Amino acid sequence: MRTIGATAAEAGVHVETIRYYERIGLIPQPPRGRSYRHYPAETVRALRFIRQAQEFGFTLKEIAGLMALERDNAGCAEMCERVDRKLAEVERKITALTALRNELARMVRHSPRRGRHTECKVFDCLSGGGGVC
Amino acid sequence: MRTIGATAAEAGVHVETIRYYERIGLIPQPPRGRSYRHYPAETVRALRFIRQAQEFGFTLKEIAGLMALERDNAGCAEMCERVDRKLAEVERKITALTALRNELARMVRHSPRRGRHTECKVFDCLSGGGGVC
DNA sequence: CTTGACTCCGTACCTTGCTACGGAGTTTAG
DNA sequence: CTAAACTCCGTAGCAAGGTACGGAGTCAAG
Repeated sequence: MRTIGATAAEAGVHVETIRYYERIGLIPQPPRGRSYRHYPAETVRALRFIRQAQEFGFTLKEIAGLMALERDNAGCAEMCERVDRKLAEVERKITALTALRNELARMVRHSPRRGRHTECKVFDCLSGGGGVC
Repeated sequence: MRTIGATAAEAGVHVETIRYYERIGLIPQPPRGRSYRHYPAETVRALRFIRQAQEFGFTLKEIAGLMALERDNAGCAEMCERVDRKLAEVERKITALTALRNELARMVRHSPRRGRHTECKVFDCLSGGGGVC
C-alpha cells in the first residue's frame, strides 16, 4: 500500500492525474488510512494500462470500456474488436490527411512563389476559387 | 449591406460564429445602422476564406496570419511558406498515425481472437508488456 | 399598431485531459 | 517537538472553436 505520491511516481503520472481519474470514475476510490489514500499494486498496473492505451490512441472513455472488459473477464475477441474499430478510425484519419496533403502540395506546386499573393494559386484555393483545388 | 443573419446565411456559417470571430478579432467590427451590424460583401468573402482555410487544416490563429498577409498585400512566396509549414505538419501527423496503425494492426494480427483476454496479445500490448508491441 | 422575426449583449457552457492554486490538515524524519 | 514534505478538498483555468441562453431592443410587414 502506497500513498498517492508514491503511486504516481511508480506509475509515471502526476498526483493530480490520479485524483482526476478517480473523479471521473476511471479508477476506483482506494481505501484510506485516517485521511490519506492508500493504493494497492493493482492501481499502479491500472495507471500503466491507461498510459499505454492512451499512446495507442484510445480516449479515456474508450479506456474505461477496455477496463470494463478486463473486469468482466471478457474474451480476446471483444478486445480485438475494440482495436479493430480504433484501427479503422486511424485509417480514416490517415486517408483524410493524405488527401489534405495532396491538396496542399498541389497548391504550392502550381504557385509561382513570386509576385503578389493574388497571382498565387494558394490564395485562389483558400478563397474557395476552383482551379487546382 | 446585409444584417448578420443574411451574412451568415450567405457565407454558410452561424450568426454566433460571426460574433465570435469579431470578439477574437478575426474579422473587423462592421459599421452599424442604429444598433444592428451591417456587413459589406467583403465580410462574406472573408468568412468563406476562413471556412476554406479551416478545411485545409489551418487553425483560426493561423488564418488570422494568412489574412494579415492578404491585408499587407504580401507576396506569393510568403503565402506558400505558410502552406509549406502546414504541409510538413500534416506529413508529421501522417507518419505518426501510420506508425500507430501498424502497431494496432500487429496487435490484432497476433491475437487468436478467442479465449480469455489474458491470452490476447492486445491485452499484453495495452498492459505495457513487450512481445509484439 | 401589433406581431413575429430578427438582433443586441454578456455570460456560461461544451469537449478532452489534465494543471494550478490555496489554505488547511497529516505524517514522518531528525 | 518541530519543521519539512506530503496530502486533503474544491474550484478555476488552459487550449480551440464554437454553442446556448435569456431578457431586452429593433425592424418590417400587414
